[in-house]
Amino acid sequence: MILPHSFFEKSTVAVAQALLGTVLIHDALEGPTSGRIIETEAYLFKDDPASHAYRGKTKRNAEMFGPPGRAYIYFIYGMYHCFNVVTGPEGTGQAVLVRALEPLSGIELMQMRRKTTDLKALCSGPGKRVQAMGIMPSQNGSSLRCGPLTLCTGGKTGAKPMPKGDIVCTPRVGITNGAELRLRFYLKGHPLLSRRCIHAKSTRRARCDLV
DNA sequence: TGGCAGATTTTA
DNA sequence: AAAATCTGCCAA
Repeated sequence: MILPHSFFEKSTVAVAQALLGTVLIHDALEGPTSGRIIETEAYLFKDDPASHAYRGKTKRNAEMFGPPGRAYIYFIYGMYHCFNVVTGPEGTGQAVLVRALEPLSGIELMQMRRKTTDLKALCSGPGKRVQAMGIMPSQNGSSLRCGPLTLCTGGKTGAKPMPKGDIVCTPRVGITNGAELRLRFYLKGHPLLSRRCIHAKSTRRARCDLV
């Protein structure tokens, strides 16, 4: 079942947690790929200096201010793309960065795109994940409820909401502003999460709590 | 294993 | 100049 519009209208933190365990599917020309979301980060619109929306709307972050349930894809570090799910009321500028997936289907295609057979290296970070699934920058702003890129749960995906006790909450990775906010969520003890992410510097300093 | 340089666009 | 990243190379 495709995630309903109402799913994305909850608070960004709630959506970041609820996305864990759901399945992202990309039907690309070369073939389908899919994976189960195991790591997310929330980016808020105010009191969050790490958010692209913090200083208001720009050409780059415009899609972040669009309706919830769409993709916000941006270019970073001159090399990589990151994929976000827009959340909250339209115009506020909030999103959830989808960091890591557990690959489910199209694994051979992912291995070709990533030039590695190591399952751990396919989708264990935001840049890798976009590359593995063949997500294109032109898909920025596309709906995640129809089209080639969709978010699903239940039904044939077998995905179910995760119990709160399975979700760990830590500071976000790779930021300096707002590093104390614990807005990163992942499934406790998942074997495909990179050790580097779980023990990231910002994480080591602060507590890692269950939600 | 842990740390860091380098790839290079977007924004402040 | 620093960034919501990743890889490869280095030292221990």
